[in-house]
Amino acid sequence: MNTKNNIAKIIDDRTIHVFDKSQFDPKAIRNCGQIFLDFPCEIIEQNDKFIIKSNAETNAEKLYHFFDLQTDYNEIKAELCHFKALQAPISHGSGIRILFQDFKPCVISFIVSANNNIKRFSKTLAKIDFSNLEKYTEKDFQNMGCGYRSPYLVTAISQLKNLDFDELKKLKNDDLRRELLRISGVGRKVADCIMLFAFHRLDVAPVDTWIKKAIQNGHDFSQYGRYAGVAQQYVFYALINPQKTN
DNA sequence: GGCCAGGCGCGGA
DNA sequence: TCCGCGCATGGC
Repeated sequence: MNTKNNIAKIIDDRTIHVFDKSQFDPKAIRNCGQIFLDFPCEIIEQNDKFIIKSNAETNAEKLYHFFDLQTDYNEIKAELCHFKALQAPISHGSGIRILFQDFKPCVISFIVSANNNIKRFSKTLAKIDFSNLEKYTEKDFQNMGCGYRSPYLVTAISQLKNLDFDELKKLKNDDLRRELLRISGVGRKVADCIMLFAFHRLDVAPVDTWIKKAIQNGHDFSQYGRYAGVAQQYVFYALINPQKTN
């Protein structure tokens, strides 16, 4: 992995320094609706940089990849800014980055997210031990508040045993989506979230109830091209976390 | 108290 | 293939 750029630098096995604050906002990255679990690290802000300290479960090189620090999001923003409707959302969420999430937690997270609200299902997800998903029964998931999604989750976890992330990575979008749609509880929207957030398919823009409203208000994500998924995140973040107007 | 939430599976046409 | 419906449950 090439880790040489002006955005961030690996200092040692547990430490990354992020220098370009214009494209790294930990709160926005955490709250833009792409992830609902805690980061496996601590992030400390200093005047001129952020310091990322890994926890025991990971290391600096993995975190460099997790935060997609090899990618210059200012270039992505510059490309998307050609669309007038994106300028305000980009300016609002300018420090958003698309993470490389672990496949299975991502699948489970977005199955639970269906027809649910972020505050509620975040609490549910915090109760789940993702290192040992197979121990859970339908009743366990019900007790954690997963409701009618509980049987889907048990089936999905069983299906995930037979799925190889590295093999799936080789598939083109349409084929990957078709495979993901076979997972219980995964429909088009959840499949697209998995593609964007676990497979980093930045051209895939999931359409949920909020984005449907954005489309009614003039956004056309099919125009946004190879970074349509990133555009979707800026728009989604602006919608769920509206700018304070003084 | 009613509507909504990062929708999905299912049955019927 | 395309409706329309039911669905658990808390937040607001």
